[in-house]
Amino acid sequence: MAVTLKDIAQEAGVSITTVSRGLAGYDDVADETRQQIRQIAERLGYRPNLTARRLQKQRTDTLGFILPTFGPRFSDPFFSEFLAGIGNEAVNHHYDLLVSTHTPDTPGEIEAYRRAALGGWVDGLIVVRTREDDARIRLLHENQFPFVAFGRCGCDLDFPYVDEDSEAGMRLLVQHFVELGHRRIGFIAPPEGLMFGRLRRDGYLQAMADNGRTVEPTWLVTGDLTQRGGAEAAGRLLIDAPELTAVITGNDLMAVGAINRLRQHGLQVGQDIALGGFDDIPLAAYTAPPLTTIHQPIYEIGRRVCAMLVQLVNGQTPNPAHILLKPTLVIRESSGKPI
Amino acid sequence: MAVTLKDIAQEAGVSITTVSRGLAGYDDVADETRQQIRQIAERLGYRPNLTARRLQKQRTDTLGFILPTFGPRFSDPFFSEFLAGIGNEAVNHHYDLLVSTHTPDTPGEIEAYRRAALGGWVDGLIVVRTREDDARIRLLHENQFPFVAFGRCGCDLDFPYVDEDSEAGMRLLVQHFVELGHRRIGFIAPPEGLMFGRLRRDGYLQAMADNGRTVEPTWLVTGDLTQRGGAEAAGRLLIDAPELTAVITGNDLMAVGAINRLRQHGLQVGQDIALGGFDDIPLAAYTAPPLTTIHQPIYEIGRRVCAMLVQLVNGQTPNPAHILLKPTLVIRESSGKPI
DNA sequence: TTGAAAGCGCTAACAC
DNA sequence: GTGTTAGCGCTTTCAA
Repeated sequence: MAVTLKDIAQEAGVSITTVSRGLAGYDDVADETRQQIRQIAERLGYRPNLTARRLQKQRTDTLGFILPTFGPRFSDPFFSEFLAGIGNEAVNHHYDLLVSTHTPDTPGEIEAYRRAALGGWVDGLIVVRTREDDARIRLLHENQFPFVAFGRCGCDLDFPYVDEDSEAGMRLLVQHFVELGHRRIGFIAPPEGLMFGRLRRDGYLQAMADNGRTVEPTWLVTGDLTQRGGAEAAGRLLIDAPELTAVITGNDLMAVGAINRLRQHGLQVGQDIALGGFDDIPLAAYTAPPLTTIHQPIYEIGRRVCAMLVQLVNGQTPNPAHILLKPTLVIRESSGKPI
Repeated sequence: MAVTLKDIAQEAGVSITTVSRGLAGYDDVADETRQQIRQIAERLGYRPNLTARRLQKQRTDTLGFILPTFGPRFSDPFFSEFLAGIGNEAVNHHYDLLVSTHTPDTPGEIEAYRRAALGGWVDGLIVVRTREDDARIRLLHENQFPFVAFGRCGCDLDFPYVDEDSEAGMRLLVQHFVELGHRRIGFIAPPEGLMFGRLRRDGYLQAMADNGRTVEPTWLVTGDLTQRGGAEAAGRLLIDAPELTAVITGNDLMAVGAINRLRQHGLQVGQDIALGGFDDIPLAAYTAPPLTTIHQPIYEIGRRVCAMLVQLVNGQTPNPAHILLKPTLVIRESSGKPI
């Protein structure tokens, strides 16, 4: 059995209260007593029972993060870095991280949020992959439960978030291609429903319009954000829109798949066709050719989201409560030379 | 404030106990009473306070996973899939996952394990990236705290684990290259200290010896498991061991970096030089050229590790307690044609 | 400077 | 069937 305050108290011949205060470093305990208590605690290998402490303090010192997973083969390089960001920041503030995995938009998922918010499961939640109409955010907002989102949402609720400026990113990317002389630029869009997908898609359309480029319906296809999805979508573009000289993908993972598919088709990416991604996952620098993309400081975003949440659960108001990061363009070889 | 049993009891005009039992579905509660209790609970949006329940039950229904992170830019595609595996399995058994990030071999890390094991933090722990001499495993073993490791360790303690058979994997890889006609095969080894690194390295040496190939000292270099590290190591091999016709890397991430470096050097991987990786990360199929590698079912490993741990914390003995998975060779283009 | 007592929200043994 | 009581391990008044 684990060592408790009681054990120490017995050993030291004092009350539990005294032990508690002695270890907590209160100054109303005699130095001598404290010394002794400390020693015994050390010798017995005492660790406070966190559950008990939590029940008493009415707080868990734990932050929650419900990871969206899609079937078995989930592997967004993105999330491990994000997780490292929040994890490291949480450790700095002495918070633990409770992670749960759920498939998006399932009863299990929303129930997990409900439990978390109403069952004293955690002190605050981190919400990622925000959706255009996000039931999770509505739930948390209604219950006034502390949370910070990575991403905005389509509803008009006010909540703290960190997000990258997708539209600005897309503008940079389109502009880059336009400057290289491209006129017919396709887009492999993220699936419907995801907020960042909509913003990136709108950003692309807007940037095209701003540059006086009309977008043919066949130029815009949808992929499921995976390599496979990117490859498939690129395949469709090859058939339905062979006139394209450049393609932008909604995320880097799809770009990786697209590169592959295009090469299979005998096209040299960066030469015969230009390609741009979005995210700048660590891998992007190592594809062949290396990927031109929009850099998103994902580790940093994780850190900041977590830092904001810590403030929130401590009763402070994060300031600013809305962070929109300006993305930067990373030019590598996949976008090729001017034509 | 959150709704408690007390609130429901008051509302229903019964005792807390009755409410507790009614909600738990005990059959010694009158149907009518139960109905009423259920209704009120529903109406009030009651969620049990997990902390209280945990304190009472003396178990947390939570599994711990301490993620090794190395500085800010941590992103092993590996871990997100592993995490998905344990996460999904944990959810199935109604366990939560407490994740903490720590830099390996730091005081903070071992303290996290100590807290976890001695402070009733979690019911069981998952240990990954086992080390040749692993203080974490020794600690948990000494305290008889339930844990399952992904990987073996160099000490002779008996503990449950799931591992891939690195040696078998390396044998497959070396054999493959030997059959293609290669004689001079280099190796980019994982850093010292990691158990899987040692096993893969030994596996390579053993397989080379078995095939009657002597390994020159310059053929074996070390990389830090990242793309960058793989690129650097490949650079060293290009200078110090230009006679190599094939190179094996200790993991796929380094292979990705190596491909890049070799191409910069004007070598066509899969043609001028053969390359093989280890892990079969999702990306491996999408590098240029696609990577020949050893497949590790990482999601599945996560699932099984978690399933074993669940058994363990429930007082059962996982059988078998030691799982050594036979890896499979995935031949893609990077290993090239027979020479 | 120390201890007794209450209570965090819940479960479970026992009595009625 | 239902209530009383005790207790999980800890913190925190309040008295002594």
